[in-house]
Amino acid sequence: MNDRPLDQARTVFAEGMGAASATSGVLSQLQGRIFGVLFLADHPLSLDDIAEALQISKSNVSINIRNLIEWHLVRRVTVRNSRRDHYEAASDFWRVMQERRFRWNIRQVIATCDETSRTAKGGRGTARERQFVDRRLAALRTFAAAVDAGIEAFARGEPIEPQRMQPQQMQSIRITGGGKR
Amino acid sequence: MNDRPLDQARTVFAEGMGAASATSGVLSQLQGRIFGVLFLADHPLSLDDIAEALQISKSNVSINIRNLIEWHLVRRVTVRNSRRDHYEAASDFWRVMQERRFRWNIRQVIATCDETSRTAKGGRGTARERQFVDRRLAALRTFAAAVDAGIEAFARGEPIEPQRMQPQQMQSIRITGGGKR
DNA sequence: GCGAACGTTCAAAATGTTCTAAACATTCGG
DNA sequence: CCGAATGTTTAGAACATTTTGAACGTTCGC
Repeated sequence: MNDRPLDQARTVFAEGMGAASATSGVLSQLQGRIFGVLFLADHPLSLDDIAEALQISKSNVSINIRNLIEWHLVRRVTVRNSRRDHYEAASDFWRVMQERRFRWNIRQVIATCDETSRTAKGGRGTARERQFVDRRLAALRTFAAAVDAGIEAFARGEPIEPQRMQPQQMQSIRITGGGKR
Repeated sequence: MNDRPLDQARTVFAEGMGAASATSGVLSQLQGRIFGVLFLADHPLSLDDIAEALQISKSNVSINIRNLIEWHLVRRVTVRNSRRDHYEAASDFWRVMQERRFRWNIRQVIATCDETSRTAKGGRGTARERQFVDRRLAALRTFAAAVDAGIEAFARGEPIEPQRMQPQQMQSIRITGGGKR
């Protein structure tokens, strides 16, 4: 034990994952670092182990590890002869990707398109105006649905047929860029 | 003009996009709302138009629209008979997806794996320890590279062959979950 | 060149997030 | 039951981000 290059590598990794996580929108920097520590640990670690490794308070680990568990990136495990909770990083990312939460953002976009369409119904604007809004909403919805389906298939390891995505359909609604005032 | 249901729909949409953006990691809530306003506008809007629509200061729009332009989600256009800059939302999301910046996060993970591997070289830990770290890093790197390639292919509308992803490879390095102390 | 119309930058206030130590709650061996 | 060991909550401090009006610089019609 006490291997400098290996420990140094673990630090590099934890910091790198922290940096990547900070801009991911899913994990905070600290959550990324916690994951980094766990991912390169060859046995489950306790809250105190993690706090020690990252030089932060135990309560901070307690709060932040929750989100990692919610995302199924970390799981709580029990260790013989220890009353402490221990944690280990998930390594089957394909399964993590299949989790509903992963696609929550995209579904939010789809839901917004649907709600907006419903709200727009009954508007007495010009037919042209109505049509424009309807087309835009439909286009965004189609795109988001394709991404959602793509992730689904990807996570399952299934092939993705591009013709279902219809990327060219978007072009027809490019706005004309007309005159204001 | 002045169509209640349509205007209401635009508000619903802007707020929805704001909510979705807030947790995206890519855009802030306000940036999402700005995009929402532009996406359902059938002509380019000026800074003041946007500020008015969202009831925020013009400087705030100026600062935040920059990020939307960087992501190619909004472009600046000129409008005849107006000295003001005007902006319109992009609607060809497939092209937006192909932009390098979209995959920046994933590349960061790959780079971290590589850097960590380099750092770990020369460690004098047990062969078992070394092997564990090497395998974990390789597994994460493979996954991230597959996602990156998948996005690339998806954005181009090309089919994605699942066998290149090898999801099952990850299983072999599931950690044993052994005893500590 | 002048002045009005713009977009951008700036400094400060408002707001939101993260972090910690201490208090609290819970579990378990005895 | 008791007390030690442990996870969780909390209140407030430290820190970061967002927002704004004002100041600034630039452009363009005249």
